[in-house]
Amino acid sequence: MSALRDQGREPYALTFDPSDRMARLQSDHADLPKGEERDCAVAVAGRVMTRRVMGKLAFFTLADETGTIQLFLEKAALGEAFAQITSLVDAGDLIGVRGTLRRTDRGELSVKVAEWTMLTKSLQPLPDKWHGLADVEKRYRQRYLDLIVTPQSRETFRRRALTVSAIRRWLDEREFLEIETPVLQSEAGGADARPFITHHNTLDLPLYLRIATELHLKRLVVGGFERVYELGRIFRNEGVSTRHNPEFTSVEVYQAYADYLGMIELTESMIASVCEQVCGGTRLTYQGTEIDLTPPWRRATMHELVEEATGLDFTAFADRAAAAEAMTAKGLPVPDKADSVGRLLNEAFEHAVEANLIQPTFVLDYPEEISPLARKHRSKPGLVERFELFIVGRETANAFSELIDPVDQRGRLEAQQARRAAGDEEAQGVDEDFLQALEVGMPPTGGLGIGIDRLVMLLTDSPSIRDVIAFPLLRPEG
RNA sequence: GGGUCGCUAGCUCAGCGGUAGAGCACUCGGCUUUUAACCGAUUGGUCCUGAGUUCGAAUCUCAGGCGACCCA
Repeated sequence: MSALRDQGREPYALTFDPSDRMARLQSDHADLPKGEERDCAVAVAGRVMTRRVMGKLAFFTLADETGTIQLFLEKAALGEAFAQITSLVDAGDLIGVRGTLRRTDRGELSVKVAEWTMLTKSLQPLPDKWHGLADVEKRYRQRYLDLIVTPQSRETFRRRALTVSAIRRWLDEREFLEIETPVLQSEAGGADARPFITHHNTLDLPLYLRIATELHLKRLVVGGFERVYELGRIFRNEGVSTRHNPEFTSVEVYQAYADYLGMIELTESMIASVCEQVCGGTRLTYQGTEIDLTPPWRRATMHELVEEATGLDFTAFADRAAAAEAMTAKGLPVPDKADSVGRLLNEAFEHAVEANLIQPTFVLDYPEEISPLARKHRSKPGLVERFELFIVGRETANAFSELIDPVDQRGRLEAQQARRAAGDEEAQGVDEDFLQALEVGMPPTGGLGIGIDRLVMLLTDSPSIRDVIAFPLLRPEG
């Protein structure tokens, strides 16, 4: 640093005006033959990744967001500046150079440098140039370093951005309006999950961070917005795993006059389109398994899938005891908290089916008691018009024909409240204002929620949700 | 919440009861076609923390911290 200043060079520049970015430069001059020069003036800026200095000649690799290009540095051409750049510039520094193009004898397109500027001096050494950052903890805690040295990581977050914008574009093109709803709520509803609690000082008011966008978006449908969505952050006060981060991103979509079957079409079409834009096709590989997202996807009811996997026909059980006995006989766990045939069906599904739904599968017709916001099935008593989409064994989307009957909805939420009073911390409470909105009259509506993080995991072949969240939640270091 | 594994130089790792090591990076010297450049030299440590066992602990034991994976 002081050596830099001694030589009249400022370690932190104000600006630099690059004429080109690396990827473009590489493709624009792909035709330049080995050993030849092209007399066009270029200026590039980036981070020095590697240095190869050999006396009177040196090669640096300079990286920008788009790619890399080699710098060709000759003492004969640079004079005094050659000694400066080779002694003052380390791997990790950001520099700008001007010069002309030359493809070296070994075929590497290079900028033959005429002058250079220090843009930012790095005070920390870069991680090992060959091994990169292998320690996953460091990759998460110091994501900036991970992004510098792990091209795969950069590609993941680029694809995440593409995914989010492709979803917005898809919905916007179909006249869905994105409307933002509160993150801070005095009643956290719309999902079965424990909320984060916070506090408003001047109002002296306890508040919860939202666990879903559902109830507010439905109020907007009551208000006359027939196609609405919100893509944003959700907070759930639960454990951390390869599939769960306490804050994550969802998109919820509501379409008036549609039902859950319509939402199947919408889901399939939107995800296939997004996949094409992000991955260039509807077939992809996830952790070594071929996944085909080409529509149409398999549709099967929860009952069918459970019967297929276990041989148990849950429509045949008269009461919980009968279902429990049959499950025990098959070696399936029967938890006490699953206090109805429907909840046991769900247990059997989670235990015996979920993990095996590798190719995209719409699971239809859920038990009413685990779906307090979904409309009763038009023809199957005890069930609701709901589907969840599973891909690679993971729940990726959840949709209903929305429950719009305020009397039915009140009964369902009161049942939830009773469970919460009995100790189920994930059960929902009664949102009186939401019920009042339903009394005003909500059109028949199809609703859909998609977990963006899990979708991005799929589209980026990432094994952990932390790989697709730039700064995942970690405990403070020790 | 339970189990398994990991934590040693800036990075990647070895060492597993007897003086704390290597490669890369850094610093210095040499080198005009390298691309993990090469050759030589120097430098660099709270071996995650604490307690215990021992003549002696990075190493063995216990407790704790942080993380990864699996299970619930």
